[in-house]
Amino acid sequence: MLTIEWDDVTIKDFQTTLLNWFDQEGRDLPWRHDHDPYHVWVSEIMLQQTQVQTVIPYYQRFMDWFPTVTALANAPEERLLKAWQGLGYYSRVRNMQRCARQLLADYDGQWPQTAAELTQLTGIGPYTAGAIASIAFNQPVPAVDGNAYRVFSRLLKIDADIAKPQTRKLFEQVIARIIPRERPGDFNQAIMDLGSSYMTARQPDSAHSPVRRFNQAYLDGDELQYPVKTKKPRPKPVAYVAVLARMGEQWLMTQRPSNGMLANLWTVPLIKLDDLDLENPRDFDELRAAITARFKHDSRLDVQVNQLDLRAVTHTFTHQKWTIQLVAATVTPADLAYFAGQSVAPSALAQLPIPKVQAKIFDRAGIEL
DNA sequence: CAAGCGTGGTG
DNA sequence: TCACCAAGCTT
Repeated sequence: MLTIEWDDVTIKDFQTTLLNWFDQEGRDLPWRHDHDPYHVWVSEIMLQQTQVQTVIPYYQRFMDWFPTVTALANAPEERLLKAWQGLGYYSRVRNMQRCARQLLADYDGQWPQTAAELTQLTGIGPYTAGAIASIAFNQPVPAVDGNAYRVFSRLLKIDADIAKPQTRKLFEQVIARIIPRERPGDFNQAIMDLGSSYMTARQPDSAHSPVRRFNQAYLDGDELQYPVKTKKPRPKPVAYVAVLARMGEQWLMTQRPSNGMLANLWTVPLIKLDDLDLENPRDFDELRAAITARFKHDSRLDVQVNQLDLRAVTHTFTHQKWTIQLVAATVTPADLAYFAGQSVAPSALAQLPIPKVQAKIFDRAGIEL
């Protein structure tokens, strides 16, 4: 609607200005030391919804542990998840292994070079395909991420809602007309650097931006109105009980299901309290009564709930807010089967891939990892 | 297509 | 405590 149009002279001017700035001020990042598609790929997956300074140490260690596509394809999944622990969105690394195996099995270990082919690989969507194709293979294709949305929506005053999937096509068309045939990878990376420096979401510094004269929203004084994005609903509250059960010196641990949240990661048994409001139990007796009732659903089960910590652990995910009551329990071998659990020596706990919420539970219980 | 899927930082 | 943001993809 409000979208500004650029003529060919303006486009050329913008390209030159942006690339000159990138040559002078572009960041020296570990994955920019070469254009190896493996390096580009790993960094791009890690950077999805994740900031650069968080990714850097993970990237270094990942390359240490899995230096090649083959090493990644052959790695035990538990090792992959351990390498990813703390990054979140754990399906990313499981999809990476599927992708590595597809490359070896279906592509003879050779990366396809076009965005269209790359999109066929597991875990590589439109953005990552564009990034790999342009950076590693010099293909003049857009890589539309959050930075590109923010930068181009402001430059051109594009008011389409970026929360809607179809809006991506609009941005791809706009950027396709602006991206240079020469140095498309540098162009895409320059847009990202711009979006994380002078053109940030909340505190842009457009007055000092190398492209301020192209930034129509800034010139009009309304850059914070862009990009337009509908809000997401607040996380839904969910109540759990965490069972801290020691068998001798060992702790009872369970592996999460292979689908859904925190897939294949390890936690103590977590019992969801669908029909109970236990976020703020008045006392131990009330909580024990509720938990006992819940456990009675399986008559073989003989859990002795003998202690608890009334200070709940809370953890907020993108769409759920967990409130977790901790109980110490004595369990029998039958309970182990009920929970599909495994007894783990304290020294072995650190080898398991553990999500943040589980680290909080251990911390609250005074258990060192 | 809308919803599901983590974590850390900031105001 | 909360809302929102940060190099998205899958189903």
